[in-house]
Amino acid sequence: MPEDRPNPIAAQKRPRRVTAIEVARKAGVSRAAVSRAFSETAYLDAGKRELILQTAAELGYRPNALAASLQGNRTGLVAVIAGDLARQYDSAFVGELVSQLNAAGKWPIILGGPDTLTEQSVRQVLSYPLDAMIVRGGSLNAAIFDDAAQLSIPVIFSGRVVEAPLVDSVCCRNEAGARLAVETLISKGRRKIGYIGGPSDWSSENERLAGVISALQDAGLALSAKANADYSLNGGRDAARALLSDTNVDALFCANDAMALGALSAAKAIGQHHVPNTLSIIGFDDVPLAGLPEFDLTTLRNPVKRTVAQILRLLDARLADPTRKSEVVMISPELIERGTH
Amino acid sequence: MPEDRPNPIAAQKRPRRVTAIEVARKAGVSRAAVSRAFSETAYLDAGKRELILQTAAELGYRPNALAASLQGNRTGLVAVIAGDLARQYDSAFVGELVSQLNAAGKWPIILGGPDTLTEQSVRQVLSYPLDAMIVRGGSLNAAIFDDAAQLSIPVIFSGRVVEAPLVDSVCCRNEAGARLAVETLISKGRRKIGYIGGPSDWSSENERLAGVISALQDAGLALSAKANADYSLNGGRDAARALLSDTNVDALFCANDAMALGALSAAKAIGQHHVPNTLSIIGFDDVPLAGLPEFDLTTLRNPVKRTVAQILRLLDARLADPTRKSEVVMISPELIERGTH
DNA sequence: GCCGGTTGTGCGCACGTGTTCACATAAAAG
DNA sequence: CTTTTATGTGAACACGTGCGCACAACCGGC
Repeated sequence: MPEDRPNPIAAQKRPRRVTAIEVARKAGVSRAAVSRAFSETAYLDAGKRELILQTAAELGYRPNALAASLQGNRTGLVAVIAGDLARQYDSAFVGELVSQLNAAGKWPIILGGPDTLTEQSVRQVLSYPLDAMIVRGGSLNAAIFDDAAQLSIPVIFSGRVVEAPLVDSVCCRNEAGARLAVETLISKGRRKIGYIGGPSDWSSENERLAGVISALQDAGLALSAKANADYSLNGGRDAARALLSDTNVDALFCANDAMALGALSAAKAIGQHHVPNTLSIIGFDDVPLAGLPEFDLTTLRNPVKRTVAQILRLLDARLADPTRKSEVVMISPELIERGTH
Repeated sequence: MPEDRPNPIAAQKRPRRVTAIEVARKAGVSRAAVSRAFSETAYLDAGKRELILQTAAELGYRPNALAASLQGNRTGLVAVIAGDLARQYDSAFVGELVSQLNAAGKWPIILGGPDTLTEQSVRQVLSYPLDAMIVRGGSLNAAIFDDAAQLSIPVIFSGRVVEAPLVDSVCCRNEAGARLAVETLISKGRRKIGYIGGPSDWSSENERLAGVISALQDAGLALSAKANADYSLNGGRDAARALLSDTNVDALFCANDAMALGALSAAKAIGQHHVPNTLSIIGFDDVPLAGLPEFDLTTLRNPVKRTVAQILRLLDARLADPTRKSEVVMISPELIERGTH
């Protein structure tokens, strides 16, 4: 055998793990006994189990979860399409999701980064027998998720309602939230209301815009100004700067907090407006930053913990009964009245 | 067979995936041919490969990566101990890490949340045959990672230097960074310098403190005030408020940006100090927030992209040669001079 | 002393894949 | 026409595990 020449393939191999057979040999029992020692429900003499567990500890053995899953069991792996972790809300969301998944014994495989890369990653990660896939945010082509359906991998959407078999969704009442914001502004006496939205191919963006327009209509008003930015603080600042100098709005509703904070910054920089005396600003999400005294931003709380808890509930239900009917959970945002309106 | 009564075990089973055998049957070829069709290097008639790939697409088949890994191949799974995603720096770090790992075809399993939970999660996730484990931050008991060593799973530490076989580290020069900050303050004429540190069981914290003290010593000065907080903005604000009212420091160096921003907030709230005229504040990390005009924080850049790139380099090198000598990469922080010093 | 029941254990199959080995076929060379 | 070579292909094994099945050992009761 040509063992003497360095084998390039060997680099692809991972180091061998200790297996149940080796534990069995060392403990002087059968391999099946080792398997049983790690199973709560199986019959095994208490002393023998003790011996096996100790031998396993010495050798550094633990059952290979992947080999076990091969028999049709759950893998515990859940893919999470995370959106852009540079965004405050997305990162808070993923942090909470990871934490709750870990606590439930699920292992989140996170996909992130630029959308084009993510799309490719989604396809690749479907090579793993995932228990489920959780999708955050809106801009990915829904066609990729057909592949998941074909593989019978349940998908849970957050922030977008998708109607399809095997698919559940949890989503914020964007339109109601936007209405609430605009009604609050109107009740404060504002009449010239501007809106800074996000990327227009996001479903949540269209819902929020619809809420704005219909609330204004109900009050016999029209939108005084509108801009679209990229959900970032800097984007919001630039958009607000343009709006505030070109138009004479007395209120700005922003589709997320980051842009609202940018708008706040622009208002201060321009100097001719005073928040909240002559200008109101309301955001959306209630990220941790919004509550700091520096900003004290009035906003709509898009509750992270509650949303994530619902995702886990949907996940459990779906795993318990894969054929169950699709469920859509709507979450109402709550107005957090602070100092900018 | 008792197939008629509902089986509780069935709930544990995941839906079957389409297998290579089924594709082979439908395409009228052997199972081995299907396997070869998905392997770049294997011999297979071009037309036959085409037929197989098309049949596979129709049936929604793709090779099961886990079954493949069973033969000793790499799984592509990498556990990431993420620290606290609520912290700006950690979340920026994880975002970049996820993005670069995805691009490299690695699948990060993220563990996060409270430390006690994470510790338990680490043990559990070792049941999976991971290619490697990447550990961020400092407070976890190092003993858990012995388990990884026993399983021959390479560990890469970031933000902490650990000397052990199979273990690589990439770490910021914390002491040098702290020195740089203090020297900058001294050269600005500051003499009464205070320090707000993080949790004292973090290795990085001790290094930064050491740098502060030795830089002061070299200038014939002593530390005027010291407090420890929890790396959060609110914690930094509280600590700074106490320090500023109890002592007469003219400069604050904070162990991270969040606390520095909190200190900035406290200084503004108290009112009797003006940054940077009568009070200098320097942070550490250069999180995105620090660069905003609202804060314009002078800080030490702990470069995320460069650090993550080094982690991926170490990962590749370790996977290529699992027996290679441990490597420690030190990264120099860079002073970003903005408006608060 | 026999028998039914309880408790404990080993054998062997199945899971889905990549790869080696030997063999078949066809083309090229003699 | 025969022999060598190149090209494809299927059978069979290995990977590590959980579990069903059959069997062994033991105990108590008649």
